[in-house]
Amino acid sequence: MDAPPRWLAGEEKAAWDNFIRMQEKLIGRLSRHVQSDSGMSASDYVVLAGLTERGGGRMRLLDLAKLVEWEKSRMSHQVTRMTKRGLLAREECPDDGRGAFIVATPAGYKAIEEAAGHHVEHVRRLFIEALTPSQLKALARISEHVLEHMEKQSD
Amino acid sequence: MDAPPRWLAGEEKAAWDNFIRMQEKLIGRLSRHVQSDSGMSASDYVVLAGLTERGGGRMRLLDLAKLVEWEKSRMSHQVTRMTKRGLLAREECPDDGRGAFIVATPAGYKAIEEAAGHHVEHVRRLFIEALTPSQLKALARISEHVLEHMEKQSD
DNA sequence: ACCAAGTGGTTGACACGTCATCCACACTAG
DNA sequence: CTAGTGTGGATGACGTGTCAACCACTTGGT
Repeated sequence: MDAPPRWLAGEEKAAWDNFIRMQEKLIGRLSRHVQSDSGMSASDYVVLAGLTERGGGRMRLLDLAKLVEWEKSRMSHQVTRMTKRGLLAREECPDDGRGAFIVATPAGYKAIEEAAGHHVEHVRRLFIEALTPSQLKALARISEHVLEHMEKQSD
Repeated sequence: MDAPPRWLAGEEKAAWDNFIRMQEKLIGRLSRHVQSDSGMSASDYVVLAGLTERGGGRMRLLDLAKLVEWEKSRMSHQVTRMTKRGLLAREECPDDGRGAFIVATPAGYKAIEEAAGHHVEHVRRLFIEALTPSQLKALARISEHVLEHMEKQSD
């Protein structure tokens, strides 16, 4: 017979439930804010931020996907949509006939530059300000632990 | 002239970045697990878990939506899809001509009962086990703080 | 030179979430 | 009773994410 599952209870359940509720509400609010004060989706924001801040505004599609930890097909779809909206453009890659460079258009630059300021303010207001410096530090370490723990496991 | 945005840096940036990365990876893995070992989506799981554990298997649509903190239209769509898959059924409400009761079918009960055990194991393996009891406690309190802080603000 | 395998990227089908709109019924004031 | 307002819920359009299949090009072995 199977061992019965050990349900979460007490402090474990409290930690899990609170974490899940918090994370959902926080992410939800932030993405609605990005949407309403810049007209971009949260995905648009992530892509443009990665491409311009860390990729110099021009990157190969798979590199960009790895940078923001997305699947390649998700990135490809997203780039297609953003291209239609004029935020990005595709360029051919001379070195590799299969490849494509993704570049931020002037409109794309303008969009994140305008959006980034608002976004950081919301992050401050909803998240940073809720916590003391030592709580922030604790959360940083806790998140790191969970990340490292997950990376040890294959699935 | 506008005040320049105060970018995140140091411990603030570390906390935010780590938190975001952790939360995305964790949620992503968990939902893929639910999908692959029960055939249900993460949304199916949430709905069935709420309905059966806290609603006795039979609830009004809006009550169910409030219970899991979803918008009514999201819930309505989800119920439609789950009804097609045989996990839920709609029943008319005698007291209120507009209303609808949502009930879990036998197949629905079977599905969460089977899925719940796996799910709690994954939560343990990926999350609980990564942290010490005192870290869990800290995270519970931190999440609570953020939640309370957000509830004070209107948007 | 050639073929197999790998890599970079696209595509289509489908499930999901959001927003705005709409509809039927309920409740209240007059 | 009836007009207006509120509430429970459904719906359609649209943007987004995932999976599996696919295609074109490159690379490495023989």
